[in-house]
Amino acid sequence: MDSSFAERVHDLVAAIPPGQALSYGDVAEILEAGGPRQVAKAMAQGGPPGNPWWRVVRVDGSLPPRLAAAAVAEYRVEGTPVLVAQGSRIDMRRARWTPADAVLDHYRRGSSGDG
DNA sequence: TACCTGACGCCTG
DNA sequence: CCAGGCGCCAGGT
Repeated sequence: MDSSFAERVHDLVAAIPPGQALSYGDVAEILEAGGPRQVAKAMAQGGPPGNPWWRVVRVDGSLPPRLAAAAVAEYRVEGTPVLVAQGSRIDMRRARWTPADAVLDHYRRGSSGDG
């Protein structure tokens, strides 16, 4: 589809299961497009209402201070593994989402996206 | 067309 | 671990 880069980002973000997360770089790799900065830019656009933006974090599991408080609240309700001693950053070793091959194929660029 | 921004990521010292 | 530098590339103006 002609969906914009940002739309693909938001679409993938919406597919991240509760309690799990992806880094900005992970998102770019899965989409096979752009890079972490571009993903960040897309996230900054806000995305659709209800979008679980807190499931996309820095590669070290952290988020900017302005977003951290709200994100941590979500992690508590979702049971996302966090490193409390490290400033409540997500424990990416445990929380990183590994999409199934079918999912990867669905989000790659060029994917027809029949659904 | 050129220039600027951006919720990043990796390397170097 | 901390700081500084630079690459990355999709929009918007």
